[in-house]
Amino acid sequence: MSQFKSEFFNLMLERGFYNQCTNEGGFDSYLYECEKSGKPAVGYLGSDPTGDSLHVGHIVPLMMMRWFQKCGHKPLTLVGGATARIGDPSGKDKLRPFLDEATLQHNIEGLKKSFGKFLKFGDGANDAVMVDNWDWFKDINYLAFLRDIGTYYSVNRMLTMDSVKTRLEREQPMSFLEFNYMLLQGYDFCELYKQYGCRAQIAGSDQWGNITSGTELGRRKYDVELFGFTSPIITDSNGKKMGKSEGNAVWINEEKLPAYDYYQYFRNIGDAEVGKCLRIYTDLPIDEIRRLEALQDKEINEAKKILAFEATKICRGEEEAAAAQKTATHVFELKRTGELLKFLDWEVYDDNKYLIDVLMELQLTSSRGEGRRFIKQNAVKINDILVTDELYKIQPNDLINGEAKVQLGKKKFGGIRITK
RNA sequence: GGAGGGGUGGCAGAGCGGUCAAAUGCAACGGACUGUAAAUCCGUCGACUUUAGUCUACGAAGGUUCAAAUCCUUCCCCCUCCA
Repeated sequence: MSQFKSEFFNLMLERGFYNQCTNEGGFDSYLYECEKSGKPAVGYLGSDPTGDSLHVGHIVPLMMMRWFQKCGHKPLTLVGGATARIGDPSGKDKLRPFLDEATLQHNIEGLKKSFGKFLKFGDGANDAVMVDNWDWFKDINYLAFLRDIGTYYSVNRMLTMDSVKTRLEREQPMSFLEFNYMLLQGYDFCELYKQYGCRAQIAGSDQWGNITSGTELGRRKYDVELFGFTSPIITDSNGKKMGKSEGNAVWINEEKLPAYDYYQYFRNIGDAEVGKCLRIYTDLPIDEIRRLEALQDKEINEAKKILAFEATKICRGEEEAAAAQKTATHVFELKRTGELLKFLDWEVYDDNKYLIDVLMELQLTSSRGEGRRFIKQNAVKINDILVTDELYKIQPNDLINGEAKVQLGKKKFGGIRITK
């Protein structure tokens, strides 16, 4: 009945992760043999430590790795310490300042944390392992690299690669460093093959060129078939990439984004995306997903709640997910202030406090002018009562039992609390 | 090294001495309608005070002018062609 032999391939197909593979039949058979014999296949996922956390846009390959591991295989997570050290010049007018050692270390720790949410690290046969390409690039000799690796690449062919071609067509600057990127990544792949027997690379479809660079190098230099497997780019119904909310990235690590906001991101997903997102961002069995995505109209909100809860659970843990859900219920269904929302703690009532300042202190607005604008636009409420006066000051009777709920727009809340 | 073109708000991209806090599009945000969705419509989108102003902004630093994103000088960076 199944189209593929290996569990991994079938899962990927069923859940919408499968976009392209360098050798579908070959990789499937290889994985099947591994699964049957109980000997884990090794695959890797790469990421440059340019930031200190991954975000929702990175989840797709992370989830692929998660399933890869669940199928009994061994994931390697590669951080590009080497490339980050020289600074990635992509798409910018100015060369970015090189990352210093401390930032780099901080970023690598952050990525490790992000990876850890999705994969199990350790010493077991199929536990994930973190590797850094700095380890093999730091001592490399330029001439040796040119001779050993450079001979296998044809510039004619490199110029036809999508990543290069589009850049040239758009007349965007492209440094020699970037041009070399695919060689570095190809080398990574082969190095992981040599060190760990890694034969698979899993990534987003934008990495296709870099992946084939590795598989071709493997074939030419080591006479081994390496496999590349990519996911489609996940977009919402408007064709925009996923991962941004209110102009900010939706971060994986908790110090960058509260669990409640993470939850809300998934809660607010479009109707058309529910099924797709359930498949990609949760571990729920496919039958359950089929049932949920069949829900219509208002009922689809139940599916969204489950999506948000399950997605948050993977990334932030069950407790945080439950708390976020509870807060959401309080705020939206019971119309009460949730426990997790930000409070301004006052020792005593201040009779000379402008609402626009309160909004700023709650970090709901970034300037007093913005606060005024919001009030003018009927966006601000105190305890569900609309405020129309731009220069409104907090009144004593706003504080019910020592608490006042401040609302901006439909979804942003904060509170004032008298502590004494 | 030579010749030409260019660097403008989150992005794209007009403006080329005053009427420019800078057109337009996208993104974002608020309101209406809803289901904490989508679509649609209306509005907002530098800061401070207020509706009249003030300050800081058009790669960087100087200069010309009553007045500069717009002209001049130097510097930095990018693109194209030539060497």
